[in-house]
Amino acid sequence: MPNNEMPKAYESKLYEDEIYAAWEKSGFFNPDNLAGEPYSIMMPPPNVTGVLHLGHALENALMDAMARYQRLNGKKVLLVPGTDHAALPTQAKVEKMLMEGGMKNPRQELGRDKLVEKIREFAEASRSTILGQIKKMGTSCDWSRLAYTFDDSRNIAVNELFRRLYNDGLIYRGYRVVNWSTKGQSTCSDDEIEYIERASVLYTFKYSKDFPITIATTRPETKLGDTAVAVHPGDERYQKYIGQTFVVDVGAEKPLEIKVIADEGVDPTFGTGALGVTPAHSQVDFLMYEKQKVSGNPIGMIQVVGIDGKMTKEAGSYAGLTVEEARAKFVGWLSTQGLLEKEPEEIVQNVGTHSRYKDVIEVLPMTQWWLDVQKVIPSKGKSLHDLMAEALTTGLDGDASKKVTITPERFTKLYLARVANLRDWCLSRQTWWGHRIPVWYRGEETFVGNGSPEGDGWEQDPDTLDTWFSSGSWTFSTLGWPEKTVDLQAFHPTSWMQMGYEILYLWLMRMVLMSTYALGEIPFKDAYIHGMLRNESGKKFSKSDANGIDPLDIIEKYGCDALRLCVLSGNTPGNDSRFSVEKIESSRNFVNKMWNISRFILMSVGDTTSSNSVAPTTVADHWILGRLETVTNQTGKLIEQFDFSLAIETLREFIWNDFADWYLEIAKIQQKDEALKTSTNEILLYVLKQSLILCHPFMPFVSEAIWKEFGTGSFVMVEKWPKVNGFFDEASEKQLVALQELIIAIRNVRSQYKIEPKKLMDVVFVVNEASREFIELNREVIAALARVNADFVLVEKYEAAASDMSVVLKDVTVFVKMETVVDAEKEKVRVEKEIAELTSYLESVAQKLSNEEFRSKAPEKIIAQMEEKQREAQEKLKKLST
RNA sequence: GGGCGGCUAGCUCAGCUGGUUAGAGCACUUGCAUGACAUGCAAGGGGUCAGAGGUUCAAAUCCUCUGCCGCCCACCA
Repeated sequence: MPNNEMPKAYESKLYEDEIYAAWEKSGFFNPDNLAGEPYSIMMPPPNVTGVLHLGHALENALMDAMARYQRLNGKKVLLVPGTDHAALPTQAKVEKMLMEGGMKNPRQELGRDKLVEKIREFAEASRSTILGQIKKMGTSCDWSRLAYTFDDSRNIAVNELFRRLYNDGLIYRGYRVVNWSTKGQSTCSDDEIEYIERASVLYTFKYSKDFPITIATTRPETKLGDTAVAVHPGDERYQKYIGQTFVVDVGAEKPLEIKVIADEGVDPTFGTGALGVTPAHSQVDFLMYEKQKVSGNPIGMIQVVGIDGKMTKEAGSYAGLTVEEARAKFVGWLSTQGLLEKEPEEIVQNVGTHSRYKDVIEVLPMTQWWLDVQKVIPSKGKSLHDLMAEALTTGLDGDASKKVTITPERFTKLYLARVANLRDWCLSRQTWWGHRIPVWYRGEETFVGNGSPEGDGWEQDPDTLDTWFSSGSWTFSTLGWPEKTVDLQAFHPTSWMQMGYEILYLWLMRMVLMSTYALGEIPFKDAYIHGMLRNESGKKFSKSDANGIDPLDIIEKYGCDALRLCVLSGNTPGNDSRFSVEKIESSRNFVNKMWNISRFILMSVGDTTSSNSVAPTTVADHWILGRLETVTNQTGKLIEQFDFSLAIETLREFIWNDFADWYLEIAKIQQKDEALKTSTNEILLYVLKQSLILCHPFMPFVSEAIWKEFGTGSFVMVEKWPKVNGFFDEASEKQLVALQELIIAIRNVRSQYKIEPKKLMDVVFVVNEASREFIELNREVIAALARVNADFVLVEKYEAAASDMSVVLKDVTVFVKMETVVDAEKEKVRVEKEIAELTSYLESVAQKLSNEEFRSKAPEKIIAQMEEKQREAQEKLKKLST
C-alpha cells in the first residue's frame, strides 16, 4: 500500500538502527542461511588500541559494498568480523596512559599480572566500542563467527603454527643483533621501524696515533666496541694492512683489538674508503662478523651499549654513561688527543625509530626467536621466501589459479622487491601483552607445543609473539584451522581482501607466508589496496592531532549511507583521497534524492504491488528501460573491477539525471493520459525497484528503508541483481536525446530572453520528413517540459517575423514568437558567434578528412564518424546562415 | 642513492590498453517557492590536460627530458 506519510527528507537516524537489527535477525548475514557459491571476505581486524576512525569507515564501506553486491548476485557470502589485540601497540598505549596518570614505570610498579590485567580491561572496552561502531557502519558481517586474534581458537592456531614452523626448523633461537627500543624495553622487527630525517654530526678520526687508517661515524660512542676495520679488497691504499691486528688505546681502560679485514661491500670511493666494524651495534657489521666467522678468520664482538641505553662495563671507564654522554666524552678525548682528522661535519641522516615508542632504535646482540625465511622447508623443497614470491608471480607451484592479484598492480612490484630483501623475522617481544611464546624450558630441555608439557619444573618462555604472527594467520585461523572444518573447506582461500598500502609489508606479506606454508594455499585471490583518507587540506588524520573526525558523528549528522558514498566516491585504488564537508553534503543530497524519487512514485502510483513485467509504449519508456539495462551492466562490471567510485558515479548519473530529471517529469505527463497511465506506473515501479537493488551495496539503509514501504515484508538485501532484459535499443536512445536537445534549446531561449517561467510561449516548428512524426508524437511532452502552447503548428516552410527567435537543430528549426522585437543586434551577435564556432570546427574536420594519410591509415569507423559529424555541422551551418 | 605516485575547470577528483568540439561533484552566474525533493528545479560561464621535445594520419592518453609536490626502499660508514 502506498505511504503518503513519508517525510519530505530522509532522516537516517529514524531508520538505521532498526534496519540493522532487522537484518541481523533475518539471519542473512550468516552464509549458512544462504544458497549458492561461497564468497568470503575476512575483515582486517581493527586494533583494540582505540576506536575506529574514518579510514575504518572506508574499509567497511569497501568490504560491505562488495559483500552486498555478491549476496545480491546469489553468492553464499561470509564476511567475518573481528578485532586484533595488537600486542605491543596496545601495551604501549596503556603504558602511556598510566604514565600520563602519574606512574613512572608501570611494568615495575604493577608487575606482569597486574599490568596485563589493566591492558586487558582497556582492550575489552575498546573492543566492545569497535564492534558497536562496525554495526553503525552497516557492515553485513556474520556475528556468529566473530573472531579476536587473542581468543582461545586463535591462540590454538598460533601455537600450532609455531610448533610446525619449529619442527620444520624454520623457527630457531639465536644470538644475533636485534632492533631494540630502550623505551619499550623490547625488540621489534625491521618492518616496525620508522625512519625519520634528523640532523647529525659526522666525525672523522683515527682510533689512535699509530693506527694507519682513518674512519668516520655519526655514532662515535659505539666505536668503543669496534673489533675490525673493513676495506675493499682491491683498495691499494690499505692492502698491506689486510689481515693485521692493531691493539689501540682509545682511552677507555680496555684497549681494542682491531683487525683489518677485506669486504666487497665497502665502497673505496666513499669517505675514507674504510669502515669501522662494530658487530654488536650494526646490522651490516654483524653480517660481516658472521661472514668472517664462516671464512675461518673471525673477529670479535663487544657490546658496549646495554638494553637500558647506557654504556656497559665492556666500555670500561664509559660504563654507566648514556650514549649521548659517552659520545660527548669520547669526542672530547679524540679532540684532545688530536685524533680528529677534520672538523666534525653536520649532515642530515635517516635514523630508525620505533613505530610505537618513538625512540631511536639501538642495535644490540641478544638471544631471540627468529623465523628463517631462506631455509628450505623439508616437505616443500623451497623456502618461505620462495613461497611468498611464487604466490604473486607464477602462482603457487606454478599454478596460475593460485595467484594473488593486487589492485593496483604497481604494489606487486613493491611487494616483490621487499620479499627479495627480506631478512629473518624476529618473532619474540619482551612486552607482556600478547601470545606467550609456546616454549617451555627445564634445564637443558626445551618443549615446544600447544599447552604446557607434563611434569614439574617447566618454565614458559617469558616473551610474547610479534602481533603480526597472529594476524598473519587471520584468513584461516578465523575458519577454525588447524581443525579441518567445513568453513575452511568452503571459504578458503578467501575471495577478496582490502587493506591500506601502509600494511602491505606488515600484513599482506605475512598472510601470504602463513597461508602458503600452513595450507599450501594463497590467503585470498584478489587484494585491493586503498589509499589513506586525508582531511580537507590534505593532511593525514592522526589521533594525537585535533583534526580527527569521528565517523559516528558523521553518521549521526548525515547518515551512514552518505558517509559510505562520500568515502567511496573520488577514491581510486592505491591513491589517497580527501574528506570534506562539501563532499559529505553532496552524498547526503544524493541519498535524499533517492528518497524523494521513491516518495513521488509511492505517492503517485497507488498500487505498489508491481507485476514486475513492463510494457514500454512511448519513446521515453523504451529509453529509460534501455538506460536501466546499460547501467545495470556497467555497474556490475565496475564493481567487479573494484572501481567503486565510477560505479557510484554511473548510478548517480542514471538515477538523478535520467530517471529523476527526465523520466519522472515525462511520466507525470503520461500519467495524465488514461491509455498510458497503467504502463507508466508499472515502469516507474520497476525502474525504482531495480535502482534500489543497484544502489543497495553503496547505500544499504535508504534502499532498505524504501523497500520496506512496498510492504512486501522482504529485504532488498537478498533480492536478485537485475538481469539483462533486452530493453536497450539504440533508436529510442537517439530519439530521446534529440527530444532533450529540443527542449533544452527552447528553455535556453526563455532563459536568455528572460521570459517568465510561467508564461507558455508560442512556437512554430519547421520540420522535415524525418522529424514531423516525431514532434507530433511528443507534442504533449514538449509542450509541458519546454512550457510552450500545446497547439503549436508544424510547417515545412515558414516566413519568420522580425520578432521571432530561431533555434536550429538537426532535423527541426524552432521559431519562438516574441511579444516584441528583441534586440536584433544582440541576436545577430549570438548567431554569428555560433556560425564562427561551427566554421572553425568544420575547417578542422575538413583538414583531417582531406588528409590522404588519415584516409588511408585511420580505421573506417573513425572516418565514417567524422564524416557524419561533418554532415551534421554543415547542415546546421546552412540553416543558421539563412 | 634507487624506485613509485601525483601535477586535467576556482576546489576535490575521473578519464590515460591513443580516435566524441576533454568530464563529474562542489563552488560560481542568472532565473524559479512548479502539487517528490530549495538536501531542490531550469539555463549558463569556466580548462591551449605542469613545461619542453619526440613517435603517430591522430596524444590529456605512448616515449624522453625538466620542474615542482608526496610516498616508499637502501648497509653509504
